[in-house]
Amino acid sequence: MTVASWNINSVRARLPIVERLMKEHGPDVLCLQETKAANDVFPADFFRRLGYTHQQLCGQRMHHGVAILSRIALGEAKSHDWQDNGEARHVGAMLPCGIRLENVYVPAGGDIPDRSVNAKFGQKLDFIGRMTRWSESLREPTLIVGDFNVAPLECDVWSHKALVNVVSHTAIEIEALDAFRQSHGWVDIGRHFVPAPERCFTWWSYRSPDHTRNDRGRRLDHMWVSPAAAAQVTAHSVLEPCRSWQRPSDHVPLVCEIAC
Amino acid sequence: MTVASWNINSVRARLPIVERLMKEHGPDVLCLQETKAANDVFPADFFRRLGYTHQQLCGQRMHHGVAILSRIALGEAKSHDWQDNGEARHVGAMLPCGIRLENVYVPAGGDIPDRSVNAKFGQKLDFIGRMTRWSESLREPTLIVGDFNVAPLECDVWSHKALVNVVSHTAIEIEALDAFRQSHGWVDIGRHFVPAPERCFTWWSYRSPDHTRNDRGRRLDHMWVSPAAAAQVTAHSVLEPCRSWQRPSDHVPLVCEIAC
DNA sequence: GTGGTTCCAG
DNA sequence: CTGGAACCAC
Repeated sequence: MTVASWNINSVRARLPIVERLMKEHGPDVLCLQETKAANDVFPADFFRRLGYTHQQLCGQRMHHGVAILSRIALGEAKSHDWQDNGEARHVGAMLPCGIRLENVYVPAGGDIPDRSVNAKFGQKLDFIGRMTRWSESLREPTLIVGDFNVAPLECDVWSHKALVNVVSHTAIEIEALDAFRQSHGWVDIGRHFVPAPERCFTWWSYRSPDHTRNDRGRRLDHMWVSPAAAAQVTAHSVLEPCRSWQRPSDHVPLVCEIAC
Repeated sequence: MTVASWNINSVRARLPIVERLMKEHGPDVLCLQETKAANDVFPADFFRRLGYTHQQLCGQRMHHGVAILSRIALGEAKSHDWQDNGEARHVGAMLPCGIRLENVYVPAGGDIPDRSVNAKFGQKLDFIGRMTRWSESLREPTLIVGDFNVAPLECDVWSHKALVNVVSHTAIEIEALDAFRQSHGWVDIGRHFVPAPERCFTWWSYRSPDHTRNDRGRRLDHMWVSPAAAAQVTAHSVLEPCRSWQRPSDHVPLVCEIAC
């Protein structure tokens, strides 16, 4: 089976390209982040007609929002609010093969990488910290995917030097994410299939008119798997062409294949 | 030659359908109202490429705004600010045949037809009054077109009874417009070609999903001509199908033909 | 309903 | 640059 993850930056604004992804790639399960829609305005029928009849929604009115859309039945769904602040940043569900799927949208963290002047940066580090506490006690084999809003390696950004003090690539964020990784021994699927130092990006800013010109991207989106289940992940790809589709998201989908 | 008039409710949002009008009907001169664009962001090049190289713009940043686009050279242009309040509601130019063309956007007048509680309604009546003073001294044969925001006859609205107290069809507005008509002996071209009591509308609200269903329109847009030039107007039409084009304006174009 | 603007967030 | 919301005007 295939699992995809995509920060679509408003699900309602992206119906044509999500439909296109479903028709051209047809992942069995699609995890969305930044749906920007409360559950009562989520286009559930639209995706049902495309065959994604199993849905786990965790939306809110304006910001954030995550969802799992699936063509196959899902088990035990649960949404964590690690910071207990009402933000819709996580939803998880059981895959039929016995692997748990966790879909996360980590806070972006604002502009200034200093928690004393930018509360959003502090909130981001705190979010990753609480995710780490949660991760420590995980026992089931798990696939965690989503927009982590951190590009941990030098080859995860177009210029390590230019971004070393830019939120998403600072040392303190990378350390926090590494602590998270160690808490469960997570295996970075992206880097398993595209080993460093090869460059790999999943996000390109809207601010530059043509993202292919100088390729100033970052790898902010990830798929990580429990060590016990790592061997079941047989393929992985970053669908970079989606960045050039009509009215694109600034993120592109990730897809992986799991042998069940 | 043919002259068209169209309230396009934002010229920048309407480029595809203005292009379509130009290609399918190719009026020699097109008068626009509600361009909602300052002159420095008006898409002048776009219309130049379509052959409308002669342009008289009278725009402002957010509201109102009028323009004359022409495939043939125009003479003596002039913009009146009758209320001296900086609103861009008129531009005129000389047609080669010796008839003056005046393009007007009369204020809508707000919701409540009472000048004591709704200043906008007072401004509308005042605007028509000042236009009337101006009209009294006109000597040249003139064609005045635009969105007058008044539906004077019973057959100019879908229900006289329902709209008799609705701004655009109240007795006081109709009297003001009639005083304007008398000030120059203006001939209502629309009603010359579509005599009362036949219904004729140029505007349908966006609020009803399908304007053709119950046809609740109003004739707010007009082409009026000096008595001395009335015989030169050989045809007139209301392009109602434009209301069903993609991303339409709520108004449709009027077109007339002038024998020169 | 539709568009423009402002603001916020990414 | 892009999307959502709030506000205003039509």
